[in-house]
Amino acid sequence: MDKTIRVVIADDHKVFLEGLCSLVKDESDIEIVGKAASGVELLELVDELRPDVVISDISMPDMNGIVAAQKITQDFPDTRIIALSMHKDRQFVREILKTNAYGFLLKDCCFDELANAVRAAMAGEICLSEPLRDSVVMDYIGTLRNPKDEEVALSVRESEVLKLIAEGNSTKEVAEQLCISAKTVETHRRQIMQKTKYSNIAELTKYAIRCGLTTV
Amino acid sequence: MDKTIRVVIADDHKVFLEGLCSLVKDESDIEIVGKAASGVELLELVDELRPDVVISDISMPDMNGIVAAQKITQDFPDTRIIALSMHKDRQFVREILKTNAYGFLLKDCCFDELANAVRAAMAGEICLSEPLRDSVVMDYIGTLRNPKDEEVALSVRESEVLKLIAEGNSTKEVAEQLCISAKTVETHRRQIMQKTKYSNIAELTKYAIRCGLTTV
DNA sequence: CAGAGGGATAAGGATAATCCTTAGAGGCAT
DNA sequence: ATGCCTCTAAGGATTATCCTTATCCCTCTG
Repeated sequence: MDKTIRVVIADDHKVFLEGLCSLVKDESDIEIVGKAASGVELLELVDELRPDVVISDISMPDMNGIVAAQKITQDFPDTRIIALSMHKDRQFVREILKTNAYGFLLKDCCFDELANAVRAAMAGEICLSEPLRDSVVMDYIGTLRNPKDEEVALSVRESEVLKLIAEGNSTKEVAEQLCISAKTVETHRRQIMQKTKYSNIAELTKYAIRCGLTTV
Repeated sequence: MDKTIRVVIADDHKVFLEGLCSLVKDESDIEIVGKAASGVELLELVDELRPDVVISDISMPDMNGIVAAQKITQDFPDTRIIALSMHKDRQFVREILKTNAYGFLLKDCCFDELANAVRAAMAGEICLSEPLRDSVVMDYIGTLRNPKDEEVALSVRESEVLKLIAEGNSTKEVAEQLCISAKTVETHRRQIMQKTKYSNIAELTKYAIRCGLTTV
């Protein structure tokens, strides 16, 4: 064997981290060199340890996992990221893949899948959970057939508005907090609804949760 | 040592189950005798294996963990349940404790806490995560000071309405699906909002997710 | 460098949902 | 039997949403 793969893992559930460490102990070629319980902690650890691979949960308290992934691929291009998520929202998968992540696994995957994804990342391969592969294929076919509505990424402002809406604020309250007119917030909301294809607050709220903009 | 504590664990995330098993292997007095990935599977396993303790996630695909806990404590009173959840909603904690569970831990607890909760359950003690203890105390003090609004449990009909609302249906659509007037649905919604103290759809949706009425 | 395109801002008017009050019918318990 | 609670429902006042249109500013491109 050449050398072990040095991995940092991040998840806000301690017992999950401990369990993962315990499982990795049986893998001779993989070594956990650091554990983080939040996005900020993860960035500090990556800076300090420069691991080969990061396995990171997407929804963590202080920082959206997508943002953390973007920062890591930008500042530490040698560290390869594997994202873990509970959700398989199509537009969400797309956002992760844009960040140059080397894998996106669902949390109901088994440990073998995860270990193989780590090895695949080191070999330069991108690894997705089975259900996500379907989702990506469907998404791709969708953009081939309707090239018009391929651009669904929310702007920064729209994300701010969505976050506040999903936290239970009314249009008027959002307007006050952002110091803009309620009419403008309405326009943003409509734009968000058009892009996401979700036309009510309940589904928008769930979408925001999946994106890590807010928590349950 | 007398004998090992026989435990069945349930969670819809495979890698979490595997990790927990791996951790338990180091505990000489605890033994995992079964693993379930859904509420239905859990009930079958409990019937077959009659474990001493069940460690179960609350939000699983096919069956709300609260319902599963109720069925188990009713049909198999010798099996003691420890509930695991990501959320610490006050009213939600109350519902769990009503089911005679022997513990309620947050998923960000560490493994030692969990192992100790299993031993405590065998000793007849009820074990709660630290933040939940605060929540329970606050809830109790609240009921002492405002004995009027202690009853916040939703009726069956209200739960149905909340579920449909949280799935993105409008008042009119809920009315059609339940074959009642939109005005009645409005009344139910208002009643739900009064009981839960959540006065908008976003927060109601999150509450419904925490209660397992719908998924993200 | 000028025009195109997209994002952020906003208003007006028509439509639809929500809020608040009130209320009857039926079940269940003391 | 007389409360009490749940489910049901309506009327009228208030408020939010939907749809269209439009301006300003920045950036990208020919």
